[in-house]
Amino acid sequence: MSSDSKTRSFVSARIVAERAGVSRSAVSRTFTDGASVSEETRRKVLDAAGALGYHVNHLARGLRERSNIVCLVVADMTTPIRAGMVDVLTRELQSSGKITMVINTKADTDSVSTALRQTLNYRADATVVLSGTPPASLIETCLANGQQVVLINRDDKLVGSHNLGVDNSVAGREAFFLLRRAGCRRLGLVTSNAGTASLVERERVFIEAANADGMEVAVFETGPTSYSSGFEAGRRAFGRSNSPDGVFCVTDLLALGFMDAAVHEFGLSIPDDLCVVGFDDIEQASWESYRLTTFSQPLKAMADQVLDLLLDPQSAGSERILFEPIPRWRKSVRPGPR
Amino acid sequence: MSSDSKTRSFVSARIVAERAGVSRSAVSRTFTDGASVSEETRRKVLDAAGALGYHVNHLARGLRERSNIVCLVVADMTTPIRAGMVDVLTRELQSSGKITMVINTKADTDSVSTALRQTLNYRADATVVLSGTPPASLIETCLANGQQVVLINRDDKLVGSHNLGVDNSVAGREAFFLLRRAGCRRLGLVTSNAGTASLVERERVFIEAANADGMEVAVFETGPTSYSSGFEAGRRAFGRSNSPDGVFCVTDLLALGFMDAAVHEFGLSIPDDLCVVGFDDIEQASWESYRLTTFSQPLKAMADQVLDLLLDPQSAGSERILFEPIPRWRKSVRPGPR
DNA sequence: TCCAAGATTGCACTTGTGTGCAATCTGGAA
DNA sequence: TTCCAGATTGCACACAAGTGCAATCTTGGA
Repeated sequence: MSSDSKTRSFVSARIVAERAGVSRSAVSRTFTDGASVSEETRRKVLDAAGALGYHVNHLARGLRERSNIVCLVVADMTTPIRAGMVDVLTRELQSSGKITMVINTKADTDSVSTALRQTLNYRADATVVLSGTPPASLIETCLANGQQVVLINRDDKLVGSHNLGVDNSVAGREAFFLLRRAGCRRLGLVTSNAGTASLVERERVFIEAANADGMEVAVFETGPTSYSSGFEAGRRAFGRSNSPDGVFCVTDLLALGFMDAAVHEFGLSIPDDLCVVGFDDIEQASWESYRLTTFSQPLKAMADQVLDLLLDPQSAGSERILFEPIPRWRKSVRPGPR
Repeated sequence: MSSDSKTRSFVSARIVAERAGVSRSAVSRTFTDGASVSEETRRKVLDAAGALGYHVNHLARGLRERSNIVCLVVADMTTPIRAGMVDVLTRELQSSGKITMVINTKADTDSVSTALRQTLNYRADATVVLSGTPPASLIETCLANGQQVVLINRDDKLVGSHNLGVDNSVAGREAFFLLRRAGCRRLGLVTSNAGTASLVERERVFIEAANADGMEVAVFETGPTSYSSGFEAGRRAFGRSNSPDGVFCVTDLLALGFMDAAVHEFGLSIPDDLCVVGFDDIEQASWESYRLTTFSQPLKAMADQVLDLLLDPQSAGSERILFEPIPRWRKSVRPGPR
């Protein structure tokens, strides 16, 4: 409040000590739980600290002990599902006294590697990877440095790292059953060119389930995992003969694009002419224009699990922790044959 | 790669120096641009560093010079416009060698204050506030500590801080002109209970413009800034006589909810029965089910401006920097009277 | 009044880095 | 061979914190 200082630099414990007329240790102890300080010096220190606007330097504190920094490596943050993940994680981490550094990167290996090195530079206690797949050697380096590594929905079996993910096979199978029950005869699969392990698994299981039942699946892949790729897929699907009457889109964004093409370009009505199943349960899937039947990723539970792992440092990782996707019945799939 | 160390702790320059058989200074200089090291020691150091997986500790580096940390204080990160801002900012900051700490907070003053203190604890060079309004005294503390403060779209005139924002009055006025040109006779305004200065200004200017032209405006406020508030507003607007035929929604999310209520609950057709103008130009506004006429916030330009401010430390702030919102003509407003 | 136990305090070291300064090394010219 | 300039190196300090240890101060009881 008092304008006695135009310091233009962070005030340190030394400055506070000088002003309070005590030793620097006293200042340190005042801000350390359980340290021995008399009530009087404590008050003097707090007064001086308040007047000067002192805040303990967590960076310096992190030199001796853990830094309490957790890095989040993520690409494509505007995607609703990613934004949701970042949101949950940052909030949960914060409530456990950790702070989040976000590294917004591309999904390719080089960018992720650079990101992971940054993570080490900032002495993060842990790194959570939401996008891309880091090279095994770099993960090893992180582990050797005592850093924990958590991979979310990147199902490569990488030694040492914790691997969380949603059970894609359940969703793929369930999607097929839903469409079969709705009496769909010509199945389609809409996917992206991302080639992520989770997406590939959803594709595979869906197609296998259909084949096992004697049905073919037409695959539409038109670009990245986005609304417009879905839209383009819809154009192609209905711009030819033998168009599908039941599709599984490996992502909600793709599904919404696909639905819009079907409805607005070709005048189809959902679920009468076409049934659609998505995956992710982004907020937009519940909007009145879509009411998409989809699967929800239990983000909160996954974030909680991440925290459990981080707070238990000797947990060695390497096993894969699977979460059940939660089906969200809405209106884009008929309950039975038309 | 070699498994000689189960250190479980970050490797420091001292360890590298020992292994390379040089002084710790040599290691430091190897990783400092322009420092004097012979080619031979440089190689020895790099070899040792590589083998041990050494990474310079940016935290310790930040003890002496600037930390290169920028804090982003944000609430409601899942909102598309916020996710977009965070995305642009993190990317731009990164490309200038800064790292972003995200503090995910509520928008109330207490939470923002706590967030700002964290910012000081981590010795961030700068804080960018996207949500909520911090108390003036705390901003002063930040400035006294030599930290820069940038407020985005929180138009309170707070001394010392940099204030960026989009020109809300232009948008409010323009929205009215669009609706008048479309021949709308019963105007509506859909807003939230957030009470943010930007939202309030958009409301005010829109209503003033209408009044100046002799038109009344029915105001609908049903909750927070969200899709469902917009939907609820739509329910109320059309569940009574004298319902509006042209509305300005202060946010795209509100607009999309409002449109969905009008279309799916009341069978209205847009833009024939109802014209809608939004604000933000989130991705969903361009989706085929909406094609919403709205105003785009020049996020990239704003992020660039933030960077300019941060890279020029003696810029004193306090003036307000306004950005023109960019109109996005789409299909939710008729080009002329019906 | 004196003594001892317990509470406070400050010194000095630690963490990992960058850098000024002085000492040493190198290489080329006389 | 000698000398000097320039390149390289290492010491020691600074940065901002936490903490073990010993010294000091309180306090209470005999």
